[in-house]
Formats: sequence, structure tokens, C-alpha cells
Amino acid sequence: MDLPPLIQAFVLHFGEMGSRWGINRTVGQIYALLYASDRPLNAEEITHRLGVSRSNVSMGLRELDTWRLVKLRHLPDDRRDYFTALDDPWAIVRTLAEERRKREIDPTLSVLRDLLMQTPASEEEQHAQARLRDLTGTIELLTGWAAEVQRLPDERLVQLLKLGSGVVKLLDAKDRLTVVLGGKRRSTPKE
Amino acid sequence: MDLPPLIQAFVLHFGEMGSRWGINRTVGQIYALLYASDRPLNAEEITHRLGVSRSNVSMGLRELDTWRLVKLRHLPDDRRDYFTALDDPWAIVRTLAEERRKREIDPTLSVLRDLLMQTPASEEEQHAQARLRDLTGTIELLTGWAAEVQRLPDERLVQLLKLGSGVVKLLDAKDRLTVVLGGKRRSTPKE
DNA sequence: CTTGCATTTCAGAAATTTCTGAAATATCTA
DNA sequence: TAGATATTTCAGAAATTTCTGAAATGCAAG
Repeated sequence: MDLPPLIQAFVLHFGEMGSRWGINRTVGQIYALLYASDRPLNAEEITHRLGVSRSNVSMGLRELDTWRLVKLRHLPDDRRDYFTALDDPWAIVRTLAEERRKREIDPTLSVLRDLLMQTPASEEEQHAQARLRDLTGTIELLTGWAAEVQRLPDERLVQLLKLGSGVVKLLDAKDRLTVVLGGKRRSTPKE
Repeated sequence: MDLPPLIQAFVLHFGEMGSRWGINRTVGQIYALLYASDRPLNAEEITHRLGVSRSNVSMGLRELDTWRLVKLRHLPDDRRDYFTALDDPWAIVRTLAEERRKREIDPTLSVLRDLLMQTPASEEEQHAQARLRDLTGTIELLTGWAAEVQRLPDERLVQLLKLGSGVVKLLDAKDRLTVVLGGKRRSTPKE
């Protein structure tokens, strides 16, 4: 591996962490390298910098492409493919959230819904179904929320995150206001 | 594997999905089995139900224990260990969020902060550092938010999730109110 | 069409992870 | 303490994933 120390440390760490997620070391390293790079790199350069085989880089780039985490570019008078990392942090967050939902959540929800349609053949299965119902409801609530938040413009998203748990105060304020002004019908807060 | 069809389908799916996360098939299956079960199970029972070796179950249970996803119990007049899954959906969400932060985010932040302290030895490293700074900021914002929300009681959390992107309306309303009533000083909205 | 890169594919090698059976350890009971 | 039962450990086997080099494919220019 042929990299300045600071970049190398970053690349190596991302390689390790990559394994914790569903991506392998090389894929993590390629992404880290592109992310930290000040210019687009071609596959050959990545190969030399990381010290892995050309074919491995090719496969890694394809994987990153399916994750929509890299962009392909071309430089004038050079017919090689050049790559840059998707590097806007909020774009990364959105992309990762979407892709992971597609790969991990959606298939699970699909199985769960299917199982909830079935008629339980025993007490045991009936109990299991009740548990599955719980789980499904929670996942639906979470992903529904994520999908809505996903649609907010970056600015709003940041605003929301900065507010943190402060939103709750807003919720309270809203409830009180609604009661006082006789707004939309809702259950009266007990506290 | 010796399970009623509905439960088996659930267990098999979780086994597969487990691989996408950092846990292996058996660990995923054990958790799914316990989650769907209507009573605590001992290791021997799990072994027979899943058709894997006793030692594999032992290791799997230990792993689930480090994730704090199973609870150990004892039944009267039986000295075997019995296990139940952490099954309250919100408890699961909280536990997973915490453990993943501990295992994935914290080490990364630690590396990033360390790299940000270093003096860049070149233009290239300087640019890389700027990127790392972006990334660090975003991760800190996200995890800070998560930590705050984590502290809310379940009820509040659900309330928040149900509101979805509706919070933004509240934010707007608040901004307008604040301006009108001359509340806490803040920059006046331009739009 | 042919030549000269650039990239992809893919079979097998290498590395890593998972799983097992046997032995070791721990714990309760008599 | 010995014996019975429960659990853990761990070295090596099995399975899976990752990586490589060589060959195949693609594609623009001459």
C-alpha cells in the first residue's frame, strides 16, 4: 500500500469497519481512498495505491456502484474511467439509508407480511404470529418515519437533528396550544 | 431443523439476514427462535430445534448475550439455563442502536478525531483532512441526535415517529411564533 | 477489419469465518 | 468427596467469502 500516513490510516480503518457492515475490506478501502482523494482516480491508480489486484478493484468499484456511492467520470483525451466518491455527507446518509432499507428491511417486511397472512396451525404458531405482528408494526413505524424524513431538504434535516430531543418540548407546546385554542380534536394530555 | 412451518420460515429468514449484519446464521436463528417462542428454552432444546451442534448454540448464546439481546432465566427444580429473547420492540431498538454505536461508530470517531489532530504533511493530506472533518461533523450530529432521542420514554418516541416529517410544520410554527411574540433571539427567517 | 488499450469475467487459490466433536471445566447433589 | 449433569473451550474440519491471474470482452482509432 502506497499512501501518505494520514490517508493510509483512514483507508485501513475503513477497510476494517467495512467488514462489520456487509462490504468487504477492499470495497471499504476503495471508498475511503476515493473519499479522501482530491481528484478522480482511475482503476489502475487505485490498484497501485492499495496494492490489490486490478480485478479486485474492478469488482469493488462495481459493488460501490450498486450502492450508488461512487460516480463515474471521464477526463478529456483519456479513455479510462475515473471515479469519485459520493462525498456530500447528507447525500451519503440518504443513499446508505435507502440502499440498506432496500436490501435489509424490505425483504424482511415482505417475509413478515407473508407469514402474518398464514393461518396458524397451533397455539405455538399463534403465539409466534402475535410476536411477528409486534415486530412488523415497529419496523413499519420506523421505516415510515425514515421515509418521511428522507424527503426533507438537507437544511431541514440538519435543523431537526440539531434540535435533538428538544422536539418534545415543541410537541408539548403544541398540545397545550391546541387545547387552549380549541384546535384539531385530540385526546387531552393527562399530565 | 424441527419446527412448525411458520416458525421455521421466520427462523430461516433471520438466519439469512443475520449474515448481512455482523452476526452469523446460527446466531440469527437462535434469536429468531427465542423471539417467537412462547416459553424460555434451554440450550439442549435449541440444539434439537435448529439441528446444530450443542457447542455452536453455546457460542451463539454467548454472542447474543454480549449484544444484550437475550436474558438468562432459571426454572424451579431445573438447573439448566433457560433463555428468552429481549422481546419488547422498543427495548430491542434501543439496545441495537446502543451496541452498534459502541461497536461501529465510537471506534470510527476515535480514529477520525485522532487523524484530525495530526499536522498534514502535504496538500494531499490537507485536503483529506478537510474531508475527514466533514465526515466527523456529520457523524457527530447524527449520533448526538440519536443519543438524545434515546433518552426519551417509549411513549414520546412513538409520538415522535408517528408525527414523521410533520415536525417540520411545528418548527415553522415555532419560528413564526417566536418572531411575533419577540421570544428568544434567533436569526429572522428570510423566506 | 485490426490494433491497442481498458475493463470485466471467472475458475481456482488463499484467507477467513463458522461449525463440530471431544475434552475440560463448572456446578449441583447425595 | 464422588458422581451426575450442564456448560464452555478449542483444535481442526467444513463452509463461505475474498482475491488473483489469465483469458475474454468491449471499444475507439487507424
